[in-house]
Amino acid sequence: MGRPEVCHGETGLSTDVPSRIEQLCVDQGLKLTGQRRTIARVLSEAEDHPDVDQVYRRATRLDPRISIATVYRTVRLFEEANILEKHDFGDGRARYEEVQDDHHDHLIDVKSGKVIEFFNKEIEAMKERIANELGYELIDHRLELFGKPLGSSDDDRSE
Amino acid sequence: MGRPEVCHGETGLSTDVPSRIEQLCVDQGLKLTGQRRTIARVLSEAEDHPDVDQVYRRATRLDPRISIATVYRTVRLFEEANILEKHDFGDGRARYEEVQDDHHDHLIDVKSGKVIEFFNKEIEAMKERIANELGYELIDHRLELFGKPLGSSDDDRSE
DNA sequence: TTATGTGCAAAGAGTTTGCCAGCTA
DNA sequence: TAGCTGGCAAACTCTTTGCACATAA
Repeated sequence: MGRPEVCHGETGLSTDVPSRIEQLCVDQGLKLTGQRRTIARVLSEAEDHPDVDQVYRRATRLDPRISIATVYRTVRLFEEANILEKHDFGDGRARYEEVQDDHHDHLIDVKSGKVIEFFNKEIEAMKERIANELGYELIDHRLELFGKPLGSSDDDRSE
Repeated sequence: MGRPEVCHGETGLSTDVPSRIEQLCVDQGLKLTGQRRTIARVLSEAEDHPDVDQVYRRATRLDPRISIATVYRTVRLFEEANILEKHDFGDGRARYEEVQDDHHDHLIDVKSGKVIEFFNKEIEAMKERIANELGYELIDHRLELFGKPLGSSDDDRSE
């Protein structure tokens, strides 16, 4: 597994094993440039739903020669290759997440901006059923809940 | 849509009876300028979910002296006054709809762009329950289904 | 080597805002 | 009349793109 590779320094990201997204790129025959590799890793290791600017900042930390335009282009490429999922949580910018096998919806904590993923079998079935009843084949769907923590009284911006 | 009513010139919009939104403005003590009146009527009589540009075009048809900036300002004012609801159907611009007593969700026909409103009691209850189970008080939510008409066998190249 | 990718800066789309004239209450 | 409102254009944010150079395969 351990192919020799150039490490870019004190990053905290692994550099010796291809990230899952890198592997997907290879599988799909995408040219793997240094920039794409870096962006792929940032995204593969992200536990949140970063926007382009966050991806850009994390990526330039690993390789300062990456431009924001490349991040936009790469993120779109990955989205079209079905590697990334694009979200819009209502704050005016796109947020990205690695496509997972399991579908899930999101609850956005309006106090902190934190995004919580959840899955509910019944609600999924209901989406399908409603679409069908209206005469449609469901091809995509999104459910977003916006909530504030139970028992929180004041405002408090944490991120 | 087409109830018999006095019309102002070649517009098709009634001008003698205050629109529902106009009434709401009065109720909330908003200053009713000519522009706001016109925009209110356009929105009150809209059966779709127009974006700012559509509102602007419809409004200038009634009064050419309205500027796009005023439409943006008015639409935001109405939104803050809880008269309008802002939607984002994923096409990159905000769309507006008069706030109704009944909440509803949307199904977007990806072939035609048509937006269908629906309401499902169970799914509403479930949203609330899920938020609570995650420790949140639900303060907003949106559910959007994207579908193509059943039986439309054409290629799914609609957007 | 050659098709593709990248950086940079400029361009675009949608939306907001500063300033002063104009209009509503 | 007093103060909020609206027109205009400039500014802003997010995103895309043209062009010349760099690079993966």
